[in-house]
Amino acid sequence: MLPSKSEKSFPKLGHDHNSCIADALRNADEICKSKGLRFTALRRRVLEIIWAKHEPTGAYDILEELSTNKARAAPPTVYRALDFLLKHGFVHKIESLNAFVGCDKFGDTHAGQFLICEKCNQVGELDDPEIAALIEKKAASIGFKVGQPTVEILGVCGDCGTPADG
Amino acid sequence: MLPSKSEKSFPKLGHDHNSCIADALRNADEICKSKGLRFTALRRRVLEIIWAKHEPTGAYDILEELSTNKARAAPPTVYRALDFLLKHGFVHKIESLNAFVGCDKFGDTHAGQFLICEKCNQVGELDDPEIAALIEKKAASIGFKVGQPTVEILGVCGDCGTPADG
DNA sequence: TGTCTTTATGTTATAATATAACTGTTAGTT
DNA sequence: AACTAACAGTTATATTATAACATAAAGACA
Repeated sequence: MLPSKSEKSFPKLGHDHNSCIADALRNADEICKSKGLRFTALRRRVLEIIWAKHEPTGAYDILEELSTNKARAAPPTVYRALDFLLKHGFVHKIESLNAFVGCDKFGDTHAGQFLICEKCNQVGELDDPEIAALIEKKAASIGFKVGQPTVEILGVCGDCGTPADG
Repeated sequence: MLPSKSEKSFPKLGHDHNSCIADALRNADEICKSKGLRFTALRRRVLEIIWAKHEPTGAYDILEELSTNKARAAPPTVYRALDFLLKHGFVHKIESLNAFVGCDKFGDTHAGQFLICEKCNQVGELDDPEIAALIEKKAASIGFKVGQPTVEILGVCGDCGTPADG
């Protein structure tokens, strides 16, 4: 279970806290409709659970949340829904936390850059093209072709103050 | 267990394949001596195992390798050695693979940028200051203070050819 | 040297994360 | 309705990681 310190207002970089859940679900609905993807009740519910908290959510936390409605769900139920959501760019996996966050760059299977506050656990998504371009350039200079970049920056958000290691 | 395709020559970006194991061990020896750290036989052996392969090694692979000498070792044995090696900058953890690689920027607890070839599994370390600076600048622009950046770029190295998704 | 203290390692058990393989169910198609 | 393909349920297990306590080895110092 991830530590949850909840409710602090880490700037969501464009996300409007009050409407982003609704936005995310509506957009996912639309995108799936336009692409002929099946946005089933389960997938929708998992996306909703991920968006409900504004910090990365572990698969087993999602599972637990799911299980309050339905009878006890099993891991594959969640992982399969996550596979779908990841594949179509509705969520990202934060590798360094083994947890998942909603993505508001709807339906675009990009690789974001994530700022993870080690105090409030909230995550902001940068998606800065300059960073991506520089990484690509530097990699190319030694013959490496970038596929899927994982950029996860642990640190301290503006609301939480100075960087800390304790 | 990580897939192992071994023996391809992904450029190691400054590592000389023939001497880097010896170099790494010797340097770790020296640094530990100068800092008063205890570079025990176990820690030395784990570092050696990690350097033996030029690709990220999972904790349980290390464990298995260890167990060929000593009687069956248990996970904490390896994880504690890894904690030490990570803490003092002798190895890095590749979060996206849950695996560990040796670091040749000896004794400096920096956060590198890793290029991971999805074909041969070899990892090159960039440690490019421009990338680090740009990330820091962009993060700062929204009030975020960078602590520990994790930059892991999945892609295809020069030796392995064009980017692939299969 | 012996004993004290600290640090490291061994050991057992279990937690947390993730997937394989097979079964049943539902939605879309004919 | 019968067929098909995609989805979800279920059981079992693999993989990664840590907690908690026992033992041993190393360094400090009377």
